[in-house]
Amino acid sequence: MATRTAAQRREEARFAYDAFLRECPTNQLLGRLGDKWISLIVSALRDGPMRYSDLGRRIAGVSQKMLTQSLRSLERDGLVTRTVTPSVPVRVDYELTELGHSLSDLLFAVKTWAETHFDQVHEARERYDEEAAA
Amino acid sequence: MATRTAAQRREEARFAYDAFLRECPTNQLLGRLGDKWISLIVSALRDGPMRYSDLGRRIAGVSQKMLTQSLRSLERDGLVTRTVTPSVPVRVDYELTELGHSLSDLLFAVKTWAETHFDQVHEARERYDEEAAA
DNA sequence: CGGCATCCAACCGGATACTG
DNA sequence: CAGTATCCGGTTGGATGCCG
Repeated sequence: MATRTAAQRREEARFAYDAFLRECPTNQLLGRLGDKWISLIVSALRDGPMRYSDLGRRIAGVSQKMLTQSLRSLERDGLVTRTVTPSVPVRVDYELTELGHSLSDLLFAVKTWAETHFDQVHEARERYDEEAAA
Repeated sequence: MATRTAAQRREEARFAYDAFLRECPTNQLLGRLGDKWISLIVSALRDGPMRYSDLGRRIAGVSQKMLTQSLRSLERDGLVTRTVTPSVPVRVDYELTELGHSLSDLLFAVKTWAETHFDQVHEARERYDEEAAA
């Protein structure tokens, strides 16, 4: 007699599979990189360091929460450095690392694609929606 | 006497701003493109058409819901074509359009970056977390 | 085979208030 | 200035069941 039923074995397999997926490194990282704010921040930092508040102003529509959170994750992943100048008031600069720069070219390209091809996408959408209505 | 109070005017300005952001075309599109599944699907379709079920098998961890939803949005945006062959059982093929191909190179590059630089990112994370613990 | 509809838990992200 | 902390509504996305 087996120590585990078929159902149990299936459960275990499913659990291991799920765990793999959750850990699956590249997919997770890919999700991060695709993040709207991440792309915009990295693109903004392409031509030099920026202060926290400058980033907030440059990237229209970002909340402090998202800005801080995104910057933290970028720092953690070694894509940007955070430099605090203990003046009064405090000054914090963010700058792309070399690793960050290698990625920024790619994300910037995607951002540029979105801007230059938006017309075509928009037309495609109208055509699609029109057919759906008919 | 003004027909609107300052508060009202502020409200209206805020509303207009929000509306702009919601409509802000490129940001919205950028968010879509960055989507985890979108990247994986477009990358998978790079080397030729694929059937629905093949995509589901190739892209580990995607649910039918997400697969269908992503494919619909890609079709709507004119990035992929959907071809139904009314055999029994039905056969549906998805293929990148020319527009889709132009994007696929970029997204594939990002996906590749994630795969090749994951080690560095992972190391950076460990260093960051270690410092935080201290 | 290739979906669509529904339910529901989990997470995301904005608003607000407060701090060194 | 550059955050942190908390609340909470909206969206995401997996699970399930049914259909042509």
